[in-house]
Amino acid sequence: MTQPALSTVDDPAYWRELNPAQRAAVVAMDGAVLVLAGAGTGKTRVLTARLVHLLTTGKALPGQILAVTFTNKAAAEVRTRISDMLGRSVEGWFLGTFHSLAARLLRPHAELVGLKPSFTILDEDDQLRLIKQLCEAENIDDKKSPPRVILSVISRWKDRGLLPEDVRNETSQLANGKLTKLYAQYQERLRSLNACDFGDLLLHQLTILKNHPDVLAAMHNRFRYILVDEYQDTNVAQYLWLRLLAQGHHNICCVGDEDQSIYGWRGAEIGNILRFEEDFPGAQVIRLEQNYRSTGNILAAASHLIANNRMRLGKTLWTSAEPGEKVHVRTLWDGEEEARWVADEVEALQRAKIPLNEMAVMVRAGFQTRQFEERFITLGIPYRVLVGARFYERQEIRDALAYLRLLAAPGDDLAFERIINAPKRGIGPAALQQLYNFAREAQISLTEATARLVETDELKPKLRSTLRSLMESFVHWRELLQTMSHADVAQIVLDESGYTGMWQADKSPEAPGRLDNLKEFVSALAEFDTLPAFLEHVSLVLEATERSVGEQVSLMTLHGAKGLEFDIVFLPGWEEEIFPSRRALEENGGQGLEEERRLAYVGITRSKARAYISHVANRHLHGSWINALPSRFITELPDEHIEKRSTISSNTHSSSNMWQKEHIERIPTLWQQLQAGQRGQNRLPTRPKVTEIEGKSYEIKPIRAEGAVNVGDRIFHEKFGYGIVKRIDHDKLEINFEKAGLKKVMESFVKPAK
DNA sequence: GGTGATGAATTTTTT
DNA sequence: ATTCATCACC
Repeated sequence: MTQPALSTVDDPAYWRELNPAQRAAVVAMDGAVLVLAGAGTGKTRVLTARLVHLLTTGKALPGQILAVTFTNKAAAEVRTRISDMLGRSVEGWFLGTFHSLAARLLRPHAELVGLKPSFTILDEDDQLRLIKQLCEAENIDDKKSPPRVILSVISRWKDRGLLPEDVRNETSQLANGKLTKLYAQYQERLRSLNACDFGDLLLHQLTILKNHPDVLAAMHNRFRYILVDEYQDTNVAQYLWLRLLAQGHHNICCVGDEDQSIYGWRGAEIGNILRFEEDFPGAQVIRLEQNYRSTGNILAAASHLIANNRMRLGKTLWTSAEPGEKVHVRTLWDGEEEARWVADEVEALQRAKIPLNEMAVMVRAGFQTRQFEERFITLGIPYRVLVGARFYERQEIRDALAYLRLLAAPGDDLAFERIINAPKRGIGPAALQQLYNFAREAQISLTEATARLVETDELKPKLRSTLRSLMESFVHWRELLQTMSHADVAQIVLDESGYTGMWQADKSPEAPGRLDNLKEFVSALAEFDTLPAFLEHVSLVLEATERSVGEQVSLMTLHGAKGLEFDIVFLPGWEEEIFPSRRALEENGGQGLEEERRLAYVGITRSKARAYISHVANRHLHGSWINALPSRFITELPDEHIEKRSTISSNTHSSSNMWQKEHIERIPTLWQQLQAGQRGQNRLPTRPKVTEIEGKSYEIKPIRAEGAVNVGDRIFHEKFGYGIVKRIDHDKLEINFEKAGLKKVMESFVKPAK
């Protein structure tokens, strides 16, 4: 690759720090380019350098660039890194997620697909409610055809860019063979609600670009350079969209790694990346193969594992780092022992001055985090769970959102349904049905229908007065909107509607957290100029603000781990049926297995210095014990790069202790190598205060003095809820929880019940 | 319409 | 084991 003049002229920083392959990926600006970026090969660095290069060489103005990512987090990262590099922020370009860009480009042309530019974007709850209604109307047995399944079939169709007329020949027995009809009805309902689901955002784009050459031409005119991140995760609709857009200037650069394609079950089409050279003839393929993250043994183990996959383009990752430790493979008796072992290792590593933030436990499925959480709680090891329910998906946030949606758009029937009986107002399915019937008859919204009905005497008196006052409240709140900030109005709505009160009265352990979330919701609202702007932001963007609270071990699913890295990674639960997951195999056979293997690959490649893989002989699953076999992925790991240990064989005690000891003593050395000038002083991590457990802060007025907890006290624990203190042993309390039963927990994790 | 009992399901989840 | 949804009953 010849170097561009630029590099020799002023040798910018973004160029200097690139290796030859990365440079090649940066300068290959014209035509189609596929950058195969293996794990830890500096993908983001290349991506941002490419964009900076485009801008600084004057190849493109910001407005001529379309840069697409999958997550808001990725988009935000690119945005900040580029402003850091340029020393200013870039305005007017199209950098964002597929969905936010599609929405942004769709609004001005919404009429072309029968929508108003103010269309709303539905969440999954809303979608499901719609499907349920349609199923009911069609007398479809929701036992044989669960709405969830129907929705997922429709969503997969949309992922593949298929409209109702494209699936007319579908022969599924689901929904009495009425699936296609249901899909068409669903789309009709969305249109009448002036709404889109996520899939529609792209589907409508496709419809418009295919049928309106003028719009397509305008897009071509606008976007000279297209850059796509995580290409292996694109679905067919996204691929078709990109292909249409790229027909203009043919400058499309896709960055991805087929070995990290782990969202097939969600419609991602690994074929897109595998087929790139056929789809874009004459495409350049550039491989980034130098790994800067992991030590040799870890990288080798991962590479050997993934080599078992057939659906791949193939890369040969290498590193100039030392071989480092072998991957630790551990056999344990059962899940409890596994959790104890992981937690003990964590403590040992912590004593060896390794920050908890550099350790992560990655599991196949969410429920597997529980046993680790319990163990961490018992030992007082601070931890956080990544990717719990995302912020905007939480019940209280959706409810609050529905209030605001109804406030902004009285015709939002889905929002109406959601909040009409939250808090409980005595308006159940029957009453709702009555409103619904009336609305249908008159072809009006539920809000409108309710407003009219309360003027008649068709409703039961009690119902009538309830509804009347609620409708009046809404009118009143809408008036407030004229004079007050929307954040203040939101607070008033939540309070006056009784919604806040509902959670204040709730005694369940989650209630305080929900109230916190509501507070956060209102303050997030304050950052937006208009209510509609906020609503769009929420449906497409809003995520839990990640508050890193001091030193914590991270617990997450393997899916949630993508893109992250840690010095130390624990990969427990490598057992057949669990990982690879039985369902993945049942439902998707060989392809499912390969995706599971990619997941394993993602897991191992997250670790920089040390990886632990474990499996147990006996797994307590769904209430019964099963004899678990080691995952086939363990047998696929090359012997020369792993170190196997088992506690099941004889003299377990001495051998396991010795093993731990010799390794613990080696860590500081390894650690110091790793640290070499990067991080500041090592300091002992401090335990979190009661006020900041799990990223949530509590306004505990007086934190009780040490030893203030007495046997018999009623306390509150973030995880287990309320309970009575039974025994005190130094800083460990034995508590009989109302819901969770008898547990031992650290004193610092509880606070007195109010 | 709210409550408690019964029964089935039970991965992953960037927007 | 636990959760979640539905059904029967108050």
